[in-house]
Amino acid sequence: MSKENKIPQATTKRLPLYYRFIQNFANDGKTRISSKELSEAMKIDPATIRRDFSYFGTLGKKGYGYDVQNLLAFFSDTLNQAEATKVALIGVGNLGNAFLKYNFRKNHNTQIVVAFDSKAPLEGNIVSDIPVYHPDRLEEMYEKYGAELAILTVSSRSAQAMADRLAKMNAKGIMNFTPIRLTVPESMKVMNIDLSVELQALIYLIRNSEH
Amino acid sequence: MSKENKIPQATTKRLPLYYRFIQNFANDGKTRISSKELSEAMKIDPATIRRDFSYFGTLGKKGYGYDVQNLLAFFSDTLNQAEATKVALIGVGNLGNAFLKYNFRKNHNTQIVVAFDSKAPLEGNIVSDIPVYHPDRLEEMYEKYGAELAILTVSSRSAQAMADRLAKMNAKGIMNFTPIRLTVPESMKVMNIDLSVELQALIYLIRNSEH
DNA sequence: CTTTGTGAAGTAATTCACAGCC
DNA sequence: GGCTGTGAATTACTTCACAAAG
Repeated sequence: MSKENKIPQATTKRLPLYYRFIQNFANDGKTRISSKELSEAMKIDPATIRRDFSYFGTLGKKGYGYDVQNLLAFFSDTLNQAEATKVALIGVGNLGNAFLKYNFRKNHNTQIVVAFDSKAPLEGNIVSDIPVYHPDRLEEMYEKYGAELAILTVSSRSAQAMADRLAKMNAKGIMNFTPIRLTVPESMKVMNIDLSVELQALIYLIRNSEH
Repeated sequence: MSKENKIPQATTKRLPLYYRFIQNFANDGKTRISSKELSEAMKIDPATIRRDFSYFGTLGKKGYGYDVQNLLAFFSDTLNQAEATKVALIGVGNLGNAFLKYNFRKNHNTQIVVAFDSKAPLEGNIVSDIPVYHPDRLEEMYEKYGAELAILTVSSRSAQAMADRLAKMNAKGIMNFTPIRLTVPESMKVMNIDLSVELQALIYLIRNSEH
């Protein structure tokens, strides 16, 4: 109901998704939208959508639905789209390279400002317009470029060491693409994305549903 | 308790993770393991681990814990590691390229056998040892290479069309990396991985926890 | 009418806590 | 003693169903 309430974890994880779909509807020139319409597009139950929105106060109008621009403004604000979030990329291998080339900034106000790779020279070089330094200069350059969090796409063996160095610098979070479960201070947020695990989970689901 | 029981969704998603950690312990030469030890490594509550395992019958011994080789054999079997799963990769852009180069097979018995990209010639070419064809030949080559499921790393605008073609071929599943929520027949499994959404969710978590 | 916002009910997942076995 | 497997309790999440508002 009020902003002071605790937002459920499950709701939090849906917020960026809501934002994207609302952006789409706005781009299509839609001015109002009901939870039912959103439900059909997003494949989320309409009651769940209404409940999610209700945690943030009264966003809709009874008998009308939601004003698209209103929602857009609300989510943009809530998801801190006003100011770009600066991200450091640690590990420029196969996956890291994909992130360097993919510019998050376009759609999502997020920007990789600096990258690190053990094969980069100490003095650094430029890949896809982004400076890449040797990890020996992590502390110096992370600070200099004002990164707030890190995408970790290094090998398993260096993952925890990098997390420890990030923790020392008071990094706020890590998107962890390594299979290691990082140990970090309470104050740091870690989001694990393990592509092999997801793929195996999908295969298991497929194999175990003779439907 | 018995294999006939329905395994909770949440448990299913943890199975590949268990498998990986048990592999690690086996490689380290460990012969027995308790739910507590696993808990510390994986950062999952020990009761949750015991409950998860219990859905598959009696895997452990009271007062002893679990036999590592026993667990390893069980998970290898359960996750169908006997036979490699053949996967088609659709869309060889930044992210698709990373998948082509990363050989899932090493650790996870999964293999990208064929790829498709609209920039590839009709007669196909080879990238990282894997044949890449023009999407015009999707049906023909998907069949020929015996793919069972697809990794979808195409642009948003062609995502649903590709899903429709996959559905017509009775593909069993899709790992969907596009932001589109695909509409597919009941029989198909879709796993959505939306990297921008995950990144924004992490940023939201960071910004909204003055702890 | 339509559609929200939300108590209440229903489902799912986690965790407690301990009997039972090694 | 140590540790599993599991009923019971708890917590989290979803969905139903409807009063209230436009």
